[in-house]
Order: sequence, then structure tokens, then C-alpha cells
Amino acid sequence: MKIASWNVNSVKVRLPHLLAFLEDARPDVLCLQEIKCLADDFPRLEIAALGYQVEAVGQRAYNGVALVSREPARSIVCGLPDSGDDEQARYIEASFGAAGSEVRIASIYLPNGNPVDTDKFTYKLAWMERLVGHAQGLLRREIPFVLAGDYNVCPADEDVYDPVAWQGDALCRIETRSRFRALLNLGLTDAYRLFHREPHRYTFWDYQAGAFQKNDGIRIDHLMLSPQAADRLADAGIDRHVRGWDKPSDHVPVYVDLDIEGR
DNA sequence: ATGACAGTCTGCGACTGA
Repeated sequence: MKIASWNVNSVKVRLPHLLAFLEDARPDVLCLQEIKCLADDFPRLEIAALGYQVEAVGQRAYNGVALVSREPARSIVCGLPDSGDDEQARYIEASFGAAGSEVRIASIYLPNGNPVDTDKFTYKLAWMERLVGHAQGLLRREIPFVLAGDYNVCPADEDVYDPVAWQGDALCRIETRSRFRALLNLGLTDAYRLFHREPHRYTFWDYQAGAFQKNDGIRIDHLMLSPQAADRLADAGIDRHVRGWDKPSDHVPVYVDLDIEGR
């Protein structure tokens, strides 16, 4: 089962890229972030023509996450538990795969958190704590699961082109990294890092100042695997070439391949 | 260099993102 994650920065603008990626990569499940539209406005017909269906939670103009899959999603959950009156569309989770070998997959869009001296940072940290709590609950089920998405977290300095310049940024702050590390300490695996140890491999490059051409990037898109999923991990990677397409998203897809039947 | 980003709608400027 191939699972990919991609912050598309508007699914309407990026629809041609999304279709090309689905045709090229043929993931069983694709987790999308920043669809930037209401769920009803997601371009489902074009996706269906390629044999994929969509589950989405969206809002006007900002945020929004989706699960694009070849087989129907089951037991869909929108939003993290205990989110109170949080209206921001940042989490969707569902089950995929054959009965008896099902995989729980979440598409997450973790808050950016800048500037750090505002309630945006407080919101980010609280969101991360809810995610850690939810991961604990999922772990008790002892099933393969994947929390995939735009974490807005650089786990370590080696994930940043200029760690000094980024020191103090919400993506690199110690409070942010410690909450990301809490996921690792629970037993989750950063799938990319299991296969690739070399530093300075990125998933995001700013649109400004020729950042991609200079490889001034950061690694903030991650697939976090439960022990039962990590045991079946066959491959993981970053589809860096997508950043070179015409009018690209500022993020590129990341993916894992699990030794589990996709259907 | 008078510059050098790209989405969204409160729309031709402000807001947000990373």
C-alpha cells in the first residue's frame, strides 16, 4: 500500500498537478493539506475519472484536508478529539485496506504557529498536545496507522538549510520540537528518516528569492508510523522533482510504501 | 535594480502562510 502526503496550496489551482501526480505515482491513499475550499467545492469529478474518491473537511479560503483513495474510506473522523469550538479544518482520519489488514490513515495540517509571541503559537502547541493524546489512544488499538501531513515542524537543525536564521521560528522552537519528539517517544517512526539518514533533505521551499534553485528548504512534511505500520515499511521518499513543475505548490509530496494489500 | 512569492476574498489592497 502506497501512502502519500502533499500540501497542495489550493486544490483548485493545483488540480492539473494533482491529476498528474495521481497518474504518475498511483498512490493507494493520498493525504492532502491546504485544499483551501469547502468540502463541497472539491473537484471530485476530475479525481473520479482517474479512479479515485475523496473525503474532505474544508473551510472557505484557508486550511482544509482531504483523503484521496482508490478504495472507499471507512469509519471517517473529521477533526481531532477534544477540539472544542475549533473551527479550523486540519484533521481527517479513516480506515483503508482489506478487512482484517486495515490501516488507519490521517491527513493532518498542523498550525504554523508564527509569530511565537502570539496566541497562534499557543494554539499550535495545544494542537500538538491534542495530537499526542490522540496518538496514544490509537496506539492502544495495536493496529497499523499513519499520521501523514504538513506538521510545520523541523524535527532537527539538519532539517533546515539555515538553522541559525530559523532559530526562534515556530517551526524550530524547542517547545515545538519537544512535542514532536513526544510522538517519537510514544513509539512512532518518522518514516523518511528510517530510510534516509543524510541531512538537508527538504519538502518545502519558499516561493521567494529563488529558494528552490538555491536549495534553501526545510523538511516539515512527515509520515509518522505506528509500530505495526513501521514493521511493514518497504520504502519512503520525497518527490522533489514536483517542485520543478510549472506553477508548483511550495511543498512536494512525501510517501511511504507498506507491505500491506491496498485493497 | 525603481526588484526579485502566491494563495484567498473582506477584492485592485489586506490577510495568511512558512
